[in-house]
Amino acid sequence: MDWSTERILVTIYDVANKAGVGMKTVSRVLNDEAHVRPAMRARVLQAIEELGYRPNLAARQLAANRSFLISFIMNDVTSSYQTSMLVAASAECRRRNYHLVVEIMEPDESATGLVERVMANLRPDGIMLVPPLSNDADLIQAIANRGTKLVRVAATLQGYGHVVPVRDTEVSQKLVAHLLASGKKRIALIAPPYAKAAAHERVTGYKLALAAAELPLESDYIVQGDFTFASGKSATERLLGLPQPPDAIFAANDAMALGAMAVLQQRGIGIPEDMAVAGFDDSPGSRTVYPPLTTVRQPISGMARDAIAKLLGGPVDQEPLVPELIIRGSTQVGFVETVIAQDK
Amino acid sequence: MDWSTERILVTIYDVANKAGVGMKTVSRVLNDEAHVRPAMRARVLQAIEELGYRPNLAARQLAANRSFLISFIMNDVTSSYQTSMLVAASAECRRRNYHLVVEIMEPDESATGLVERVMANLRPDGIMLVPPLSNDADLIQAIANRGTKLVRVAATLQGYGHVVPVRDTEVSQKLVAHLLASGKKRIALIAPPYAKAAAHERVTGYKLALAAAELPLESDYIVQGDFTFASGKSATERLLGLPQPPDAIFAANDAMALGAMAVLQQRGIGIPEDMAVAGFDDSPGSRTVYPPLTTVRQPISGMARDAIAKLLGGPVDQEPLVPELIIRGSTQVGFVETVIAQDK
DNA sequence: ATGAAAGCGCTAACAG
DNA sequence: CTGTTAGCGCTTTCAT
Repeated sequence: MDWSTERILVTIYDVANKAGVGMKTVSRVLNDEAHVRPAMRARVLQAIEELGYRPNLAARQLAANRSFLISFIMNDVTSSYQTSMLVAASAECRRRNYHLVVEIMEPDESATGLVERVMANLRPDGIMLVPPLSNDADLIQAIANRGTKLVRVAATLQGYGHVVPVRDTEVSQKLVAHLLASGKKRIALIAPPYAKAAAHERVTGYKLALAAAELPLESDYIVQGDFTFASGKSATERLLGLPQPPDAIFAANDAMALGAMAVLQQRGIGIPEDMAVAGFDDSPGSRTVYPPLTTVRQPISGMARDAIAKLLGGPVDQEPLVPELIIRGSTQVGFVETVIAQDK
Repeated sequence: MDWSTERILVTIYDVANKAGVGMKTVSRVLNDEAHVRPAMRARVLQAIEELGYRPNLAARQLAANRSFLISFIMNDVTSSYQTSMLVAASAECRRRNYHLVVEIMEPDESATGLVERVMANLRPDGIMLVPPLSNDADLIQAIANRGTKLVRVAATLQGYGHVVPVRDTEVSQKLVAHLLASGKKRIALIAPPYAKAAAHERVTGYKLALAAAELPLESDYIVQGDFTFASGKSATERLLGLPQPPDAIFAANDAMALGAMAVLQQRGIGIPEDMAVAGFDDSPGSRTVYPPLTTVRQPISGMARDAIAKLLGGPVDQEPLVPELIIRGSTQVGFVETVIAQDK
């Protein structure tokens, strides 16, 4: 059995012949270059259509010295944040006749090793990074050294590359205000690790909400997690061990919030009556847990669109992209899902 | 700012010069071809090393008329089954100096449209399909029409392409036997949709276990779902409405099992005392829900390795790959996680 | 076992 | 505005 792909049947040369023009004219049409008369353009397009011509990517890459590829580097394929971003970015690339190729950073892989591997092989025209990698100094440096175009989503770290910002402060503040409004008085925070600078707006929002309600900041109520389910569990154990435990927990991501819920359910503590729980990310798990988890949904598609636009050129959203607060049963008795869009 | 990638600095020509051999010899070394004397080979390798030479993929593609690319087509990036397979396959490709590129099938996209899109652009040397796409007749036909090499994981549908089989019957039987052994007497099944042929071994296992225990097959206890959380919920509502409800539920995947758990928790039915629940897939949600869900873990890496081996050549696992039963708290009081490997 | 020459299909640079 | 001419970096004949 011969598995080799057949040689391409129709080339740019055939198209040029059929249309009765030079090769370069066809090439110009293909690449949307200026200086082609409409009539000529139409003739070429028709020839392309009739012949069923499809450009050969490898040949274009070689001649133009561009790959028409964007590398999307991720380190956790189970992260719904990363995978949703991947899908959205992939759709956006397709729209521009580009291709998104996924690179997975192995747990023990070095930043330079990864960049070397990616650049040596596919030679992408650009690289897209999402949290936590978008704030990884080593990785950013390795990419900067190569001079490859870069876009970093939800990055707070200053440095090389374009940045697609997040605005988590307001929505976090709104979330904590919702907790207070529903009668909770002692709100704990399972904070992100110090290293995850991207998520610190969530801490800021928490503090602002307490300040606005003229409530003191209890340092015992702020426990640091590391974004894992397990860390959410242990943080909650610790909060429950306090002389005066909180009556609500705001976790900086959903995984930790789910950990909190598991501990509460194990101990028979009622959610949300005895303890309300809220997360951040609108992960699939937040919808399937019982009671469903109150959380925050990022404007994923918009962010991905902006990211690709910054890499490839083109208009970027003017309105700042804002996250939505999703209120569900883990903070509201007799819940009906409510989506609260943040003010622009 | 100039973002264009610089021209490659060192070519095969430079290597040949440095090693004092012809270009073809270098090429032969790179492609692991026969008929190269060890001494010559070493000389070439050293030159490559010293020069830091990296072959240009686009040039190789163009000249050899192969892409060194495998397309991995998925339709649901939130499916842990699909993403785990993706990671494993990606690692396996890397080992062989191939690249795995992810294609996402849009919900409204036609099979022929997708295949056209994928083949016209990247021209992969092979395509890898996982469930449910690995049993999609239209898609398989469209690929067959192109003659592109194909491997289908967990496929039951006969047809074009290599198949990496699953063996879910035995482990399903073992799972139901575990339910019976723990004292449950009325085991319900939330079955996969008829269309998902791949999952019907799970139904077979269920039936075999009941038969082995000389228990009758109650048709009321078999409710069909569609693999979604919502269908797990409605199936469970129905089971609870029965005059004599079951005391255990085996759902054909984790999403439906989570739906079952949500309904039970909402009604205050104890898990596992009043109702045991088991799923299938070992999804992230199965580990974070409370109580943790008893489920089945597929030998994902082995399957991915075999899939790529079937596409690219090379040894395939001789021992059949078998799934493992993971016993957790949703079926066992006072649980300690237990992994039971199926007999080979 | 190794080398020389001829492209792969396309675009860049230059003419016209 | 359009055509001509050279390659891009590699692999493939086909000699030797």
